[in-house]
Amino acid sequence: MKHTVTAKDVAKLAGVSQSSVSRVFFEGAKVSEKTRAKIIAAAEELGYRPNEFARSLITNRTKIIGIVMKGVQNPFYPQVLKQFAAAFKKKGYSILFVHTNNDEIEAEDVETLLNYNVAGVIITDAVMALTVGEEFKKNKIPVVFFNRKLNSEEFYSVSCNNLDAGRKVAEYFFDKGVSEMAYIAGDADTSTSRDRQKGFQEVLKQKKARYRHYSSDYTYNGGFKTAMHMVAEGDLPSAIFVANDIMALGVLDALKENSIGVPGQTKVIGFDNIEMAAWPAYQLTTWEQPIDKMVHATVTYLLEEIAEYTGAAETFEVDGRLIERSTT
Amino acid sequence: MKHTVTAKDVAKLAGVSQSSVSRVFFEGAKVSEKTRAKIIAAAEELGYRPNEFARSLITNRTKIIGIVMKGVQNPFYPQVLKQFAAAFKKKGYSILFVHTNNDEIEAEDVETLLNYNVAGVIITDAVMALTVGEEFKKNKIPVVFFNRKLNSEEFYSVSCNNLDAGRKVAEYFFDKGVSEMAYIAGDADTSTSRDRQKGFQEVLKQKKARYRHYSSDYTYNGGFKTAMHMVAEGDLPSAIFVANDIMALGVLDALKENSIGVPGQTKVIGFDNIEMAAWPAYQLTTWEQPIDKMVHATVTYLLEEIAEYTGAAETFEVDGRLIERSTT
DNA sequence: CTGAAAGCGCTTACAG
DNA sequence: CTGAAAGCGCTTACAG
Repeated sequence: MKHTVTAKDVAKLAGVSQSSVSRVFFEGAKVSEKTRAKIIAAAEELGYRPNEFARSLITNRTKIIGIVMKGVQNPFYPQVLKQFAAAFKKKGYSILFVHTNNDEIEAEDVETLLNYNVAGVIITDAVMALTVGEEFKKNKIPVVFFNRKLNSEEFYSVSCNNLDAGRKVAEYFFDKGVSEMAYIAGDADTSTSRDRQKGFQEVLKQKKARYRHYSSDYTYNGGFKTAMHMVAEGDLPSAIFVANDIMALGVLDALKENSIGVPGQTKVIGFDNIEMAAWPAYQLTTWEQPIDKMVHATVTYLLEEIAEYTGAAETFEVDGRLIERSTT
Repeated sequence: MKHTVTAKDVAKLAGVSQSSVSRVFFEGAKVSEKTRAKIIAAAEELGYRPNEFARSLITNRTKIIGIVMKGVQNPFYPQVLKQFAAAFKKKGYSILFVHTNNDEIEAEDVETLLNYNVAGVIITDAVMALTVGEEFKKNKIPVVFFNRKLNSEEFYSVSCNNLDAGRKVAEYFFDKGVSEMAYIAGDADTSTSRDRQKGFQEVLKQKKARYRHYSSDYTYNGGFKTAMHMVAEGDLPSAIFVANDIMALGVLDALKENSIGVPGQTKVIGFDNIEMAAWPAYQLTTWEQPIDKMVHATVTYLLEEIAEYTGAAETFEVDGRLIERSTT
């Protein structure tokens, strides 16, 4: 039979009470150095490890962070996942990974997170109905919307300053002497795509330049098809701002397919600065999202709210920067 | 205060005992339809949800699967993670995601998995010291080594039939009339890279062809650098078998950089069939790993072992197939 | 500083 | 089929 070593076993061997054993393994509790030493020795001998479930049952808190993610196709997100895992591990937290298929986080997923009484939740690229957010609020579980701008009094969200980025990209194109430009949008219901567009469009309007819009979906194939379509139309703009890198790669491939020179005939700027953007085949100029800063803000907020729940809402934005490569 | 609804609350409202409430939510227990209905109604009214921790404490089992992963840079693994998440969700299991930095899974990670008393463990691309495996065995926690061939009497491992794949790739090259070929290896301490090499080399030896070996590391940059080096050497083989796709993309980019025609001057075959292999920019011929079959075998084994632990070891291999594109 | 005891929210023999 | 009760392995007032 699987015999799990309990605090009781350790107590017996060390000749102390079970409470003292508990105190040694529960940070913040006080024990004399002498008994601590005895207990540590006994625990090591038996291979004792406190049972997380008993602990959680009584404290009503866990060391688990739920991460809800949809698009593992976009390398941006695995990258983010990795950084979260590393940051939370350092703080003693584990990651419950929830993958949603739909755009919207499913009731079932929320159920899971609630069942495990997660200490905090990060919602990454899925859209979440606000009723679902309320569910977490009711249970005083802090939630961060990552890479989304919510402008909500209810929830904390962290994103890159997409509006500013859109503006800067437009200005950069103008500085390069380009005035005929287009935007290829990502999923229309995402704040990221809308804000990048908004900033971009704003500057064009200021300069009285024509704004051209193409709808797409944040995928490689979406970018590829859109660019093929643009080329087929015959009226190719001399610069294209693509809402994310993975689409931009599709765009570049489509242009290459049509023997359209970049940056000669048209210039391309992406968004994210995923690893592939730096590959020799692409050398994509792009707007870098400061993942580390975004992750840091998320972790800090979550940890603070876990320590003392306030339900504070904020729309936190981090500045990114342009990485110039060979497509502009 | 956060008031969690307990079985007791539901019992009171429904006018039954707490045990009956428990029976309704614990599958396999029997309750009359009448009381079940009353309880369900009361539970819904109160928003009751059984506490997983209390449950786990008493049953000494969880519905959590630990997945240990290292290389999120290689898109193959996020893809795998997604499939596991989907498959286990269907079975009511959740995923505890553990990211290791080192090649070797760290003691700390094992500790975490053990603390949460996970029902099963999947070790994906990390190497694991056998002593660590013993730790799980001692606790009767089934472990699967995914994408690794162990040939161990101790552990279950599932991989693509890499030996066979290596052979088939070599034969394919010969069929194409090529006899000067090279292999670019991935991390040397992985069974995947060694087996692919072995099968490949075996056929070359049979045909008395020269075998050329280049060491690399399963990364894009590794592939790129290796190919640059090969070109610089001056004696480029007329076909290259690259141990995985992400390296093969690096190889293709390096060849392009040197204006070396593919498949004209040299042919390239990768391994995995990641999404990017099908991109127009690459159109990489590759050996497809049947992820779905590999995932299915893993899930089936784990579920069986969770139901009744036997500690059965097996080295399970799944056949892949060649996907012909434009690099051959 | 330490121990005895209550209790977290469940499951599960055991009676009835 | 149902309820009363024990107990899973912890934390945490409460005494001493």
